[in-house]
Amino acid sequence: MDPPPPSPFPDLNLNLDIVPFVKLEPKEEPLEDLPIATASTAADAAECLLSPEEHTPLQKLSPSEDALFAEYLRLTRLFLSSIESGASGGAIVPADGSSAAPASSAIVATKKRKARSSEMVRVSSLGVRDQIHFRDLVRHTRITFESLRFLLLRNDGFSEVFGRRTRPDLKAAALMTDKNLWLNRDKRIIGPIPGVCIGDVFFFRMELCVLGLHGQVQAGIDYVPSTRSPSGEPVATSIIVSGGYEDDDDGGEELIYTGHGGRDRNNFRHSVHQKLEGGNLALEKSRLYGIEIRVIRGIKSDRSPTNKVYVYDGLYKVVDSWFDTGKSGFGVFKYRLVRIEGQEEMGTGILKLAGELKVNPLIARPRGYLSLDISMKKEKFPVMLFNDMDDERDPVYFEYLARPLYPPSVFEDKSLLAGGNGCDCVTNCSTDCLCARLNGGELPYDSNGLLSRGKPLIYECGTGCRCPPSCPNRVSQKGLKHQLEIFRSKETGWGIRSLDMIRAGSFVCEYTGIVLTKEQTELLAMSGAGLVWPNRFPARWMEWGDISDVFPGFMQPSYPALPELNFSIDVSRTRNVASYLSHSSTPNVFLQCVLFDHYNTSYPHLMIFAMENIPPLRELSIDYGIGEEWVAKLTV
DNA sequence: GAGAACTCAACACA
DNA sequence: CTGTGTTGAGTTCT
Repeated sequence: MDPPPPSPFPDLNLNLDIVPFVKLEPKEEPLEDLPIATASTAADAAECLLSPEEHTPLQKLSPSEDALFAEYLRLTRLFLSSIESGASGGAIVPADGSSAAPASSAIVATKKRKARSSEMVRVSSLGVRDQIHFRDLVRHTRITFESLRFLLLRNDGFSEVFGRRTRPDLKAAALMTDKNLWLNRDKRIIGPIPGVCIGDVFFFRMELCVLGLHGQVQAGIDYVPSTRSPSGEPVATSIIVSGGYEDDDDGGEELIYTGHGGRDRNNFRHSVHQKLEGGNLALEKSRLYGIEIRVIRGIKSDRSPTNKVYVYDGLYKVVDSWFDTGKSGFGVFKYRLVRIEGQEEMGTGILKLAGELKVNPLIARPRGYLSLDISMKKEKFPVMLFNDMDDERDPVYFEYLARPLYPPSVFEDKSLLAGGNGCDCVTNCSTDCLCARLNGGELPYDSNGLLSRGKPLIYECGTGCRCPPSCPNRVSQKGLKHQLEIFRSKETGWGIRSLDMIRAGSFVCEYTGIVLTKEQTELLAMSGAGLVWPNRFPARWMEWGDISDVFPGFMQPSYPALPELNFSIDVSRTRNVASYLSHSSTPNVFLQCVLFDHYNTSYPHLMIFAMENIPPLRELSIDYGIGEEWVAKLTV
């Protein structure tokens, strides 16, 4: 047997090199210390919340946008002799229709497959650089799987090839097998899978197979069979606890697991005695040698396409096993598993806490909430402010801005709007409407409002369109879909996280602030104000929907074209939740440019979308494009 | 190579 | 029209 690993649990989790982007200081000295929340009961906690008056920003913005920009223009005039206010870049050209969908002839599956290897390994003590590498690899693989699934689910061309009643998840996995894109097939990993964090969430059994987290399509116990184990004895590697067996008993840190077998097909009840073979024997051997087992729990979730979510809960050890008579009267094998100490908090525990926080935050966490909505009802969901570390509270000192403030000139050039109006669809838009054509002949979102794939620019139906607000091509313009929370953390200063699970491809929030023209930017950059430059964000949208690993001919969309962005956003005076996003080079959200209210391509809305399934209470992070030397400096 | 395996999504129905 | 139950096609692994 392998010796126990020196350090099976990496210290870092979540986003691996997460660092703060900019430390945004309030304009003036903070108000004298308000009581920091130290309550132990919900009633006390309510006392610690800041009153509406205390939310009042130190620097109130003038109520009128015009007045605000008059101020900026006045400043600008002092320095510049002439002002070119945001002239447009490029008119809208009609769709060329040449979308990069792969030819159906390319998807002839070959039947040659590489079997799983029998080499057993443990991966321990990865360096930070390796962790980043594997996290990236896992994310890339998941995006490929999910993007393929998307295509197979909705694209008619694919349906014709595969028949109507296909299983997109299985097909996606099969296509990836052919290209040898499954992870960890060349070895059988005992213990943690590099790049998979405790608390990660998955929606498909097949996804677990593709990542090597659990290799069985249906069976709950995955193991290295005796014929392939060096010692000649089977060894269990992972189990899925989904409450499928009537004799299961799951208490979280400790659980009673029922062996597999003994049931009729598609029948809940046991009908024959279980045998000590296969996974059952493997669990027994794992107990004997004290080998750790990955535990994945399947629980209900209405944010999942299958109403079910698989959560990786970390490593457990089998401490006890016995043969018992089950509730049906037939013999079953029972295993008591106990969670190994020193690991990150259980993913299912976090899911439960997040659910309680949504219902009553002050009871679930009596200490630390400063505000239950810093947006003061400007957002569809309250944006809570949480700090249980120190007495910082700057987010309440800024006027909350749910929408970006554009210079009036952005709206001036009406000719930019193709045809003068939007689409004429009376009901929901389809692929032949004007707005779909603007997007290259396809609607950018699916029926659940998930972004199909990243593009340089996306045209949502807007003010000039006749379609109803329920049109599937109106997504990011409708505002938040998840309950977000700004929180204080040791690593990143302020950060944001969600109380809801965020599905990959979901809209998260917009990046707002005062939008400055190129000239205004040059002027204000000198003053060191908190400016955000959209053109510095790396084009991470390219990763979302990328299936070039499977279809080498797949081209990144280059349409609709986006000109170079010369504007900046001033977040030093007013801002929204997005300005608290942390930086990471293994981010979980990305920037996607969107147009809907004006069609000035030089000033798109900066929309944030999720690029992986983000569990509740995990910090959101984006790639701001700051160089490695910056990262090094900030992490010191 | 057969058969087991704690699925998934379309369809039907309330 | 939304939720829930039923059914059969569809994989990998041993």
